[in-house]
Order: sequence, then structure tokens, then C-alpha cells
Amino acid sequence: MPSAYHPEQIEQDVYALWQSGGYFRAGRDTSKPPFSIVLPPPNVTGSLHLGHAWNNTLQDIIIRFKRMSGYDVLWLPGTDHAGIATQTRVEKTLREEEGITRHQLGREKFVERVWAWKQRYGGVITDQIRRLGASCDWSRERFTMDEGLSRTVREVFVRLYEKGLIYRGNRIINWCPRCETALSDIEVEHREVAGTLYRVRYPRTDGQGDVVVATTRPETMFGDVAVAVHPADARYQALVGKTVRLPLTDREIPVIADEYVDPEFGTGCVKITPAHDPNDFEVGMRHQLDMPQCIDSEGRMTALAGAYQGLTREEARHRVVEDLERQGYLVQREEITHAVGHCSRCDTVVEPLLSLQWFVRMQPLAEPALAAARDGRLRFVPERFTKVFEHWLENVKDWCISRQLWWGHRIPAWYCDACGEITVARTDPDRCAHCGSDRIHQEEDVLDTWFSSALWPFSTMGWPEQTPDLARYYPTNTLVTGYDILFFWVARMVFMALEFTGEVPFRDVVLHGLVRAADGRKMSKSLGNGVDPLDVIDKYGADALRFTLATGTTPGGDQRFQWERVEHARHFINKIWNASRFVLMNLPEGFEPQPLETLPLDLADQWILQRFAETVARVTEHLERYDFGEAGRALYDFAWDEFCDWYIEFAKHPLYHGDDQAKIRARTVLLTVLDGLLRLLHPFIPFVTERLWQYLPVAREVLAVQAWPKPTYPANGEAAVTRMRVVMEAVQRVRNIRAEYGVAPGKAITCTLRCDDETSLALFRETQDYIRRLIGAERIDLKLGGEAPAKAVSAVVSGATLDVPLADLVDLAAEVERLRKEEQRLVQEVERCQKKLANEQFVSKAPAHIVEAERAKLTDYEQRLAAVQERIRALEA
RNA sequence: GCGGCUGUAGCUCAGAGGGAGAGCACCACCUUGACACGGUGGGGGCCACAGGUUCGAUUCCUGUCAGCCGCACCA
Repeated sequence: MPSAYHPEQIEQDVYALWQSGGYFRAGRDTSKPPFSIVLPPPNVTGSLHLGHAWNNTLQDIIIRFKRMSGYDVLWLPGTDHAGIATQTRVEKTLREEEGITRHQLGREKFVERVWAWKQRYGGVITDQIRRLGASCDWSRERFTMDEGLSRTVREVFVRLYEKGLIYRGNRIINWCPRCETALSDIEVEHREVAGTLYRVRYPRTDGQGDVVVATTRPETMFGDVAVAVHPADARYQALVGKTVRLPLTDREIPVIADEYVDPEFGTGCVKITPAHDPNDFEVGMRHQLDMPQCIDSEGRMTALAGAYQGLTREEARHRVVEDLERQGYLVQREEITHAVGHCSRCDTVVEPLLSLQWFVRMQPLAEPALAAARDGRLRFVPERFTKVFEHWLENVKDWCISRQLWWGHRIPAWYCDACGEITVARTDPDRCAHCGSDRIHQEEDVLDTWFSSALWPFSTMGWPEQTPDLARYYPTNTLVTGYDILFFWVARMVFMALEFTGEVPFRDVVLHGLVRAADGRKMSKSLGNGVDPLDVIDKYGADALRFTLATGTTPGGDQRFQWERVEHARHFINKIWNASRFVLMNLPEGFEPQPLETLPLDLADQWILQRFAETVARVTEHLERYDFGEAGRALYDFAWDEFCDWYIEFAKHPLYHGDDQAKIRARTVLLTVLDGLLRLLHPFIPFVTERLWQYLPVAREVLAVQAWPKPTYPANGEAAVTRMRVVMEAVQRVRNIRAEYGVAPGKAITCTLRCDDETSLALFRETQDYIRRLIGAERIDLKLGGEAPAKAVSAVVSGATLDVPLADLVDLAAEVERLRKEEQRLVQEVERCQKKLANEQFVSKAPAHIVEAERAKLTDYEQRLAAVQERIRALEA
């Protein structure tokens, strides 16, 4: 075994070992209770980023924990076809490599190309997930465009349509002129940007002056069909019903009254452009106004804009403002900041556009989802997300599901050229269901990618077929995902599942945040501050990355990525490696551990076994609550501080100087704790723990399927912890003396241990071999009471005083000074305890064990204070 | 406007109703028979501010200030 851990040498082999044994396959033992998670499917064309790495690490921790805890686990992986992203990607390749557009290629050929791309690159991200160590059941891998999943999508669409929950309608939608497709509300990111509020004069046709409207989008004026004022606005009441002339055109439009207008804002007069503004659209509907479109799907001005036709929105705005100004219509410019919608995919300014699209009627679907959140069938971790979830569903608008793309599930609707009716069917029809005509053609649009993602928990298990997997593993137990897709994905899965399976798709929703750059900013391509998880794995190993991400987890929170933390995680793993090496080096060939209860455990053994049992309990509890950070930190502390720094050091005495029985005892305890520790650590750092565990004499099969430890408390464990605390303090005190007096580490000292009573004497007699080794003493003189030796430096602990004779090194004045400080500290402690105990309220109202503990502390401090004071007197005499 | 999060050591962040923690950084010492990716010792914090609840608050409640994030509106 090398003296340092080299992840690159083992990770691939270990993963292959797991794979070849089929240990990740669900259903290996169906007598166990099932536990299932579906992996949030990453974009098939994407590559792993730190967010995925985090998300996958957390899921794998749960999955491995549950697998070891006796569940038949299913972790179902897969990828998402990611409509816009994938299409854009392939279009880019076509453009760069062949200089052609998708239109030149035609729909069918283009879609073939996308499939070819998927075949070639679709495995990249799943391979990266494997490198992380994810224990997915790859035999059940799915893709949202698979035949089976496509059938689910189709079935769902048809049923929703038949139920009247899907409709086609002319609505204002968010349109991305660059992607040339509709977007749903949540695909639009609103950002505050600097803009200008223009005040424009619209002359009254009766010659009685003007109406001044305020607008940030003067270029939409060609789509104006009215000017609206508030019905109660005294300034304008006389105006309602009059008409005004639209500048730069020869059109006249009416002034109408509508409550939507805020009299306080701008001039209190609003131009109404129903085809290009959602609010204006509502006004238009109420007043049955025309809805002419002055901007087209590429973001250019239409013929309606007259001389401005063909200009982009931006160019048109510029020119319109210029012309308005030149002709005296522009009254004022005001610099303002306002929120503008941007395409979440490409960042282009979104154009609200009146357009014929397909929608899902949300209200009937939202109600059951809300109920599930409210009555606790769905449980969010952390809990505060429940409110966010509910709030969104309470205010949700109909979901625009049609996308003007070629890559995706094509909407199964056919239009009849004869009667104009729509046929929606499970199998491709060849005639119109209404008139029987064969002159039908299929809808060109595809479905929003989130439509198929929304079905993921049950589509992947074969719904609508009643498959064995669906029966056994659905509903799933837990979903782990980032809070950023709570609405996009989680909410939609919930209402779809409730509608089609009658059950919530998962019980627990565990949400985590974002991985940010070290300075706290988001990682982004434009900032160039992204970190590739594969680079991290190459440098430090997958386990180090996993441990970093897991211990950096705080429920529902973001975390910053820092290389130093990864480095530190690797140090920790290296520590585990070397602790294991130590244990293994001290096990003779063919060593067989004895049952612990048959061995005469000493105090150190009882102590570490007790602490280990407590750690098992804590880690298990934290994992049950999905508190990954706390679980990881608890393991870190136990492994490094208690097992490595103390117990292994203790164990060296019996191992090197003990008799056979002492050796067997130490070896057994070391092996027991190491075995258990590797099990506890396995969900966090699976590669190295698997590798190490394989070396253990107790190894059979693989660690990945071994049993999760149960807390086994040794006899007298709690007492051992209390007693060992004193021993460890004694060691630390003497080490401190050595350091303060500059005693060379190699130089042996002697030490007198004066005990206050028999109890204390027994404790130190029992542990003096350990203490001697750890303080570098050649001899310890144990006594009951008595005087300190001459020229000694002293440390007082509970029940005893340690005196270290240091001859000439001792400066009496300095030593008195040192003891005075200690005295002062103890006086403060004594006073604090006394004050507390003197408070009758405290004594009568605080829990008995707290009061009792306080009394015990007081006694201890008083004794120690007396000992220190006595020592000072002796030195001063 | 509505909702939420955060404020703790120089930095990054845990924590919990009964004596302030970790890592990094810093200082000193150390190749001690697992590990220098290590060991030992050490310095460093009115736990943002003000009230309240409580025998006891850094922890719970309210408010203030500061930073951040959602959602809605913004002609």
C-alpha cells in the first residue's frame, strides 16, 4: 500500500467492480422494502457542471445509505432532450461545419441529424456521472424522447385534451425573436435595466389640445388601438369617447376608460397595444378592440409600421423617437430603470406577442397539487420552500406548451383542410375525426421540454402500462434538486402525477442551492469563472469533490466553491487512507477479530467504542433528515480527532508493548471501528472506502452492499467518556507545559501525578501507560496526595495535580505568574457557578440535571482552585 | 409591493435555550516505528444593533440597519 492515496489509480477499477457485480441494479432482493429516486435528467447535450456534481453527490449519499440500510433501492438515471438547447447546438454545428441552416436541410433530415448527434454525444454526461461514483441503475436508463416516454407524453397530451385541459388559443405569449419560439412565463428572466420613459403627445381630433401618453416602447405605437385613462380620473373624464390621432400615421384611435390604468403613474394616460403587451391585451379583450401586430416573429416591424417596416425593434425605436421629436410630438424623456424580460436560454429581450399557441389550463391541475403540499403528502426539505411552492401554484397562469422547434415531441394534433376542425389522437390519424376528410396535416409545433420532464417519475417506469417497476418503485421516495427549478420542474411533476397516477410522485423534496464561485458570484460562461468538475476529479479525485460538496451543504443553501476546501477534503481522505494503513499494518496474516463482548476492554477501548456508537447514531439521524453537511462533519470530527489523533495513539501502547491479549484487544477494536467508520463514510467517499474495505480481513463482496452500522454501546461507555476526558486533559496540560518551557520533543521527562482520592488514583493507574507515551515521559510517579517535587511545573486537572520537574528550566517567578493566571481563570469559573447556584429561580426552575451538573462543576473548580493556590503558596514560600 | 434568506475569529462558513466551533490563514516547536496530504502547542470573536419572552438568549419573538434571493407590477 502506498503511503499516500492516489485516486486516479483506483477509481475506474472500483467502479468496474461495482458494475460487474450488478450491485446497483434494483430488484436484486425483492424481500427488502423498496426505496427509489429518479435522477433529475440532465440535458443530453450538456456536460457535467458543479451543480450536477452536487446534486448527484447528495442523491448518491441517500441511495448508498439506503442500500446499506437494507432497502432494495432504485436510482433511475437518464437524460433530457432539451429542445431549444439541443436544436441550437446542432444548428450551430451545421452552420460551422457545413454552412447550412436547418431550413435548407428540411425538418426530417434535421431531426435525423439531431438524433445522430445524440447517439454520438449523448453518453458524455452519463459517463461523467459515473466518474463521480453515482450508483445509478444504468440498466434502467431513460431518455425523454425514447419510444416509451414518447408514448407517455402522447397519452398524457390526448387525455388532457379530451378533458378540456389543453386548448389552443390566441394569447399574448413570451416570444424569443432569436430562438423564434414561444416561451412559458418562467422561461423569462426579468432584469432591471436602464431605460427611457417617453412622453408623447397624441393630438385630439377635435382640435381641443392633446393627450400625453407615457411609454417605454414608442415603436409599438403602430399597434396602438386606443388611449386609456382611469374612469375615476377627474382630469380626463371629459376625454373618454373622444378620439386622438396617432402621430406618424393617419390613424385615429379612441380614448377609453379602464380601471387598469394607474392615475399616479406617468401622465395617467396609457397607449393600448393589445398585440404587444399582456396588460393591453386584457384591456383589448374587455373593450373588444382590434389587435394589430406591428412586430413580427423575427422582431422586425411589420407593414403596419409603414415607413419603418423591416427595421428591428431597436432601430425602429430610435427612428420613431427621432421623428416624433422632429415633428414636435415628443414632450419629454425621463431616464428610468424598469424590469425587462429576457430569454432564459439566450438572453435576448423577449417580445410579448399575440400568437396562436397551445396551453395547459392550470387551475384545475394546481388545486390538487396545492392540497398535497398543504396536507403534508409532499414534504419539502427545508420546509420553508412549501410556502414558495404554494404561492406559485396559487397564482399560476396557463402554461404555454407549444414551441416552434423541430426537436421535441411533435404535438399530436391534425388540422383538417376541409372542415377546419382539429383531430387529436393516440395513433396518427389518416382522416379528420369530424368530417372524415383525408386532407389533414399535423401541427408543426413541438411540446415544451418541461412537458415531458413533468412526467419523468412515472414515464420512466412505463406508465400507462402497469409495469412491475411502476408497481414496486412508484411513487418514488425522494427527489433531490436545485431550488431554481422548483417551478419549472417540481411543481409540474406534482400536478401531472396527481392527475395521471393519483399520487404524489415523491414524498420528500430535498432542495439545494447553487454552487457559486469563491467570491460568491454565480458561475457563468461570460464571467469565465466556472470550474469544471472533471478538472477537480482529475486533480483531487471524485471522493474529494464529493466530500467537499457534501460537507459544504447547508439545507436549502448555496455554497461557494473553493479549491482549498477540495484540497482539505483530499487531506482528510488521505488521513483515512493512512489510518487504515496503520490498522492493516498491525494485523497479522489471517487475523480474525474476536467478538468484542468476550474481550476485557480497557478504558480507551470503551471510550472509542462509545464515541463510535454515538457517531453512528448522529450520522444516521442527520442522514435521515437529509442533513448532509452535519453528517459529513460529524464523521470528519470523529475520524480525525478521536479515532486518529487519540485512539490510534493510545493503541500504539498495547500494540507495541502489550501482551498477546492486549494486542488482540487493540487489534479487534481498531478493526471494528475502522470497519464501521468505512461503512459510515462510504456514501460520502465511496471509491476510497471501497478500496480500503477490500483490504480488511472481514471483507466479502463489496462495501457498497454491506450493512449500515447500528449504534452498539459498550458497557460503561458513558462513564468511559467522562473519565477519558480527564485523561486527555492531563495529556494536553503536560504537552502545554513542555511547549511553554521549550522542552525538546525528543527529551524524556518524568512526571508526578498526585491524586486527590482513590477514584482518581484508579483512573490514572489504569491509563498511565497511555499517558506516559503521549506526554513523552520515561516515568510517572503515581501518588495519593503529597507534595510536589522541587523545581517542578504543575498542572491541575480534575482530581489530580501533575508536576513536571524541570530543574533549571523552571523560572520560579514565571511559574508563579503562570499559576496566577490559572488561578484567576478558576476564580472566575467558581464565581460564575456560585452566582448561578445562588439564584433561587435557577435552582427551582431549571431542570434538575442542569442544576446538578452546575453543582458538580462548582465542586470540581473549587478543588482545582485550592490545588493551584496551594501550589502557588509552596512556590512562594 | 409580497415572501424568503443571511449577518458568528483576518477569510470561508458550521452550530445550538444552559460555559463560543471548524477549515484556511497566522505564531512557535517537531522527519516521534499510519500519514509533512502529518504531529504538538498557541494567539485571535461585547455571535450586526435595540427591545421582549425566559431562572438563563449568541440561539426563540418583535423591530432597526446592512447584504442577498425569489415572485408580482412598472404604460
